[in-house]
Amino acid sequence: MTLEELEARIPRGKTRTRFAPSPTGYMHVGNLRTALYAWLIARHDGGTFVLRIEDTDQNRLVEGATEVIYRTLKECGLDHDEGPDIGGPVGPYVQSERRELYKMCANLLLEKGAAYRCFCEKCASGEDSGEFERENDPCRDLSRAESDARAANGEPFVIRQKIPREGSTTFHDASFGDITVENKELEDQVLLKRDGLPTYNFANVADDHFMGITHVVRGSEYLASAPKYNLLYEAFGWEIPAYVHCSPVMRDAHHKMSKRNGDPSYEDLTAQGYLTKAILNYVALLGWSPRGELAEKEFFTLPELADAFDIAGISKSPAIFDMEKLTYFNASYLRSMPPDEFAAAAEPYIRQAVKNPAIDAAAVAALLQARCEKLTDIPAKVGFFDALPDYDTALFANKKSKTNPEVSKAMLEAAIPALEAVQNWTMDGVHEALFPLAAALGVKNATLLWPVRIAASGQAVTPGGAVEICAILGKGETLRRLKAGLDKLS
RNA sequence: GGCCCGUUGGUCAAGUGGUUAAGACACGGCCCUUUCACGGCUGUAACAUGGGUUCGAAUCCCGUACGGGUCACCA
Repeated sequence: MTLEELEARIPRGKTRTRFAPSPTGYMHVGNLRTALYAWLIARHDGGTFVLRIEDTDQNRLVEGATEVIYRTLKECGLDHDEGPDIGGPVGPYVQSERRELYKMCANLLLEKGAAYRCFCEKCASGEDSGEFERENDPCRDLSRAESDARAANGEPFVIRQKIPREGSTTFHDASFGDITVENKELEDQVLLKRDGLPTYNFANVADDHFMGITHVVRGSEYLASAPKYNLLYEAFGWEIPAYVHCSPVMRDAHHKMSKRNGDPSYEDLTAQGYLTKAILNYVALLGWSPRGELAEKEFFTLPELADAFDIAGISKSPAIFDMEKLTYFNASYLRSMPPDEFAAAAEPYIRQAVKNPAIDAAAVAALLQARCEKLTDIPAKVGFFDALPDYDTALFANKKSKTNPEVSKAMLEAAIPALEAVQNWTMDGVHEALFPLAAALGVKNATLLWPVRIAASGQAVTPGGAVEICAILGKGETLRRLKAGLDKLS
């Protein structure tokens, strides 16, 4: 297909954004946020969201990496309208399948005199041992005839962008504004590598153009190379898309979140018990905030975000990822779930610690909903339902409840027969047995309930109070535990 | 080091020349209460810095400091 034909396929008139990850097998938080913002811009405008895989580095291919990308986007609800898996009008959507395009584009630039072949030896990494020098690359001014001849001769080469030595270039970014640099600061960057594959910078320009991308959302690490893009677009005579650069998500004041530092990826976070909705909500607000009326709103569903999102609200400075605040969002989402939905989500975690089928997981879940920040907090909180832990009688002493081992002994002696008399062993039934008893004994509720809860749970801190715990434990087990407590105190 | 960008409480942030400088997390206190939570109320805490411009600067300009990014045939 010729460039003209490819040009004709470009959809026009609608907002089109893309997420263009390289398949490294690791979706870090910054990446997820970039994908989210790109998706939001498209959805806000009723536009199209494209997924493109950037796999031009043959040395960094990771098996199964694209699966991580698909799975993450899917779980997050960031659905794409075009992509490698579903096709679309401007495919293919994998860069390694688009070599011909890049080659044609590079040749076009060669013809226009905006690029040149460079036959210099490859630089060793680190030390600049190659022949190429920015200021006077001998290849830059090679005659077309000589360049063609050497290429025809089979001499290996890369294609470099021929950047003007004079003047300056102004680049516009939707959140950073105008950025002007002197052309002499810009290097004749490689466009096409020796292996015939494009560099990131070149592939991006070509793909974004031929895929009709209107808003390019990417990390600010690419900001410095952006002016070169303008020169490329100008040389091609293409329209320049809107650029939206996002500052990095930091792990602390000095370091970006990264796999190397062991910072959590999206998958790590979900494995740690964080809800996808909470992650998205938090990440959306990390580097963007709603304006005007919505400035104080902090809980957003995806559709609400799409509705509210505007590029002007994107922050220019880096943001530190705060696990505590994520945890806050997670806890809030957990609490706002319908009880049955929470129970369903919590049950596997409850069953990790509670094997006894007589314990009603839904009832336990009800106690847990307001008491856990992450689902993974659950197992450690509910083990006592399964087996009474060893505990010290010192737990029976509690100043505020006015109890000590002696008082507790008396309370248990009174509570046991009262509970034995309960016919209808429910929360209400237990409550009706205990509260009037406290009144009859002339003690405050806590004085009676504290020892009951300690004996029933063996722990100073429990999810739920004495009534709830006894109700869930069942009559037989409750009485067994209270009697054991009484024995301890005798 | 050159170039580019940024800088409001510990953290995320609102703010676009005139505000008692929002709000949220975290932290402290109080209330509620059968432990712990939830919930409610409340408190501590910020415009990096020096010069301008202006009747008036967190907001505009310049310098300084600090931080980030970039300077690959990686993305």
